[in-house]
Amino acid sequence: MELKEAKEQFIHAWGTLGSNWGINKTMAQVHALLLVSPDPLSAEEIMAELNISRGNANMNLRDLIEWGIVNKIHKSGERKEFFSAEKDIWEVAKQIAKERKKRELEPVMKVLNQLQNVEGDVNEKDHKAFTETISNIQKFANNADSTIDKLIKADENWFLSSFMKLIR
Amino acid sequence: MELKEAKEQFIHAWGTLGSNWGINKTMAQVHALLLVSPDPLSAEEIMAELNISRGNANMNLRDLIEWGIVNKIHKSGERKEFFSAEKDIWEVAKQIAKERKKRELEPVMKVLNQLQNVEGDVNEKDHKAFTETISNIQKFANNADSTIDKLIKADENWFLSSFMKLIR
DNA sequence: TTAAACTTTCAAAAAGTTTTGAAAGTTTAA
DNA sequence: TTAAACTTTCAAAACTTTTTGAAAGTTTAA
Repeated sequence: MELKEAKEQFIHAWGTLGSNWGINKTMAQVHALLLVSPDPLSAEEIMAELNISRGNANMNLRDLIEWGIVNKIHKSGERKEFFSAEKDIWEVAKQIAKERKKRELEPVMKVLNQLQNVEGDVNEKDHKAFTETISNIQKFANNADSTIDKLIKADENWFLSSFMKLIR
Repeated sequence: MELKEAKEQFIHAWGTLGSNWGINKTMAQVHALLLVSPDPLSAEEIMAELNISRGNANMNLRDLIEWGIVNKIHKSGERKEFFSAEKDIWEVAKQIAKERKKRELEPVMKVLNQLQNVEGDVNEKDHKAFTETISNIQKFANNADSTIDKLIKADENWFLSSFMKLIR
């Protein structure tokens, strides 16, 4: 397979994966393109490579920067801005876990906490089912929360070797 | 807070969480409704409770069953079919992990494998960046894959207690 | 058989999301 | 200053996904 074709296939696969996870396909594709580019790319180059408009490129680059997995690079002697992606995929995963925890898990945990004080007869079937489901989910959410905290602090080596042995 | 309002808030929060993870909001809401219902519900009841059409209810129930987290129940003496959700959230999480692995991780791993044999000069900058990124992602994917396999086989107790101590 | 009770399907409509590109805004060099 | 080079914004258009509801299909009881 040609390098060009391989890059295209990778960009396509990464876009599909992103889509499935509620991430704009183009955002995932811009990320993929930067992942396989040895040097930072300009907006122009990204637009040309992926056949997208200036606005689209700009918006998705902004979002990727907000997620903390793409950086603006200023090359000396160049007026243009360039963009590069964090290449260590373990760092990328940690960053995404951190952001999703903040944006999604934490708000849900807040709601779950409020739902604990529901009025009514504790012996009623409906009431019981509700409070039991909520407290079950709360326990799970607390565990997920502290597991993610530990992942964020853990280093790659921990994930790649010791973790796999410990849980064998 | 009234039980009715609490249920509504939970259904709303679960729907939002689902949306963020690429799951149809209505599907997540049907799931939430079944999670807080002590007894199985009929399609009619679900339609009424969530204000959705018959087709919509039917389609999302079918998908939830396909995901393995909702079951059809036949009540004796009743012509109608009823639906109930798996209430143990750890079982739900394992089932979803299993399905997403099959539907998303495995296809990506297949593509990554094919991208290993790319032609060209191994010393070229572009070529090097590409193969390094791909093999980095491959290692990560292999780890994720075998971690999910272990999670699927692990029991709840393992997640709730021993895991947290081990990785301290 | 028949028909009532129920479930599934699917084309069209509605809703939601993404993309475009031109205009407005900003920065820099001269 | 000015104007060229570049970035950002945003309303409208294109596209995608979800939802509807009526029709078709299926099952059951009599």
